[in-house]
Amino acid sequence: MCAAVNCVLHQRGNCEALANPEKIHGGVSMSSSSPGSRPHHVPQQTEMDLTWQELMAITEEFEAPGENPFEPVAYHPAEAAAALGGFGMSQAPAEPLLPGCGTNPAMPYEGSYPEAMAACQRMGNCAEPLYERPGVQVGSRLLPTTNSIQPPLMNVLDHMDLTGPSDRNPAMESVCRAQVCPMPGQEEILKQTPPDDLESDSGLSLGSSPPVASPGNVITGGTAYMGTELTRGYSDREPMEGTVEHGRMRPNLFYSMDYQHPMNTYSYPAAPSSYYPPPSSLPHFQQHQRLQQPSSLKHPHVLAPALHDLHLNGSGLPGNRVDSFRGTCGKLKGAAGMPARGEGPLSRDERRALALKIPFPLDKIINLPVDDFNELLTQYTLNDAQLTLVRDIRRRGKNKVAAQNCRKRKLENIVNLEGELNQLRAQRDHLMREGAEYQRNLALVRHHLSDLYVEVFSQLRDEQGLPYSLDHYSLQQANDGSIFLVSHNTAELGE
DNA sequence: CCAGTGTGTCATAGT
DNA sequence: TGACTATGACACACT
Repeated sequence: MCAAVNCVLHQRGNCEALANPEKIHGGVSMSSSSPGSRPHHVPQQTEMDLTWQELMAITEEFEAPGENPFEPVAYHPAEAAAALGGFGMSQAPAEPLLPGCGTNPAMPYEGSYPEAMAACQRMGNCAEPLYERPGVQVGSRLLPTTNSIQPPLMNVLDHMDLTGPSDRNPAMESVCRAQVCPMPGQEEILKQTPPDDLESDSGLSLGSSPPVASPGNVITGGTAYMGTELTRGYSDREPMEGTVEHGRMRPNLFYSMDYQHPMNTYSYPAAPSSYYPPPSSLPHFQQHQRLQQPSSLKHPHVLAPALHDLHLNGSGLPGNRVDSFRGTCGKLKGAAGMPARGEGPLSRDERRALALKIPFPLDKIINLPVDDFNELLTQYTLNDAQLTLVRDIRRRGKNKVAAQNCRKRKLENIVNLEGELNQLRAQRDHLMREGAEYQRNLALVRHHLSDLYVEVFSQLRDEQGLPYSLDHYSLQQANDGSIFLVSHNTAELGE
């Protein structure tokens, strides 16, 4: 024995809250009757609460705990966007989640972050050229425009050392002192040091990493090791030796070679990539400079900044010269601001090249295309030791650049991933905000539905003389969209 | 003295 | 096959 009141509620069928049959069915107890059936109704006052709970369940279906897309848990961005589109709420899912941020999480980032990176590399008037120089990589590779920097990126920037080139004067002063006052026995060390320190791990200096990373870079002029009186051995294991030798050698090396190879079509840049000191910094070299027609003197506009820098710093030290010739736009080296390993004194390969009198600059050895390099080798008569050294220098130099590029890419990847993470976090926050708004709207709908249910039931009960209270019935929708009031007992009460 | 960082170098795999 | 590149690992210098 069952009773049900199936009341056609066409006039309520367009109710916004009831318009979705699936949602209504989802939480309503359907009893055993089909929409078309007319179950009989059995009065049971204890069912009132259940009925009300079922009504509440209609809306609770929207917010199943495990299905709440706004849970602050890890999610796939695309899935989150899809879930947003399925809400069916007033917030149009088609709207971009973020300004300039489509549903595809990769889109906004790919559009914005590379721009930031590009802007970074364009930043300033010398950022890009400096970028190719290892000495300035740290300073330039993390210089995106701050307008587009995410907070974590700012954190990265916080660690950047953007101090000017003159912040290493103390170190330079130490070098100066070393130059002026060589350590006791230093000369003896210089004479006794073997010419080739194979165990030395000091890197190539090469004027701070030739700009070969970019094919379009102009191959810079460099150092050649010929025509010097330096035939003694060199060891980078003796700091003072390196300093003193550095002071003695660099002017020679820097100004002695104006690469005039017949096949040479490479023009030296205005500022040689080498870090050799200007002549005024080392007076006892000026004789050599005059005799050998320093190439830099052919470019007084190049030398002027260096000299100016020297005057400003008042030391004329290698470090200052380094800053002058390596550029002054931004940080030149690592955060420590100290010369990289092998950059201060002559590097191992530089000393070897000097010792073996390699007749062309290391920059050429490293940067020339292989064909030009081989042709260059044919222009000179080199013994096996020289050939081996030249090829080793070329290999190490290229690998050095490769390592720098590799590290640069690593760093860029880290920065990019950090940017992606920020984008995802922003998307998550946006979804959370939308979810909160959705919950508010849902509460309104639920309230409205409750009121509507009471109203409909009261109307039906009054019109049809139904004997029971609201708790005895639940709403049910037929295939044609009409709404039935179904009693919890299966007795049909009528349509 | 130790940890962290930057750099050069080597070995190796891939192109 | 040689040249080149990319990258992990290591050592070293320096802070």
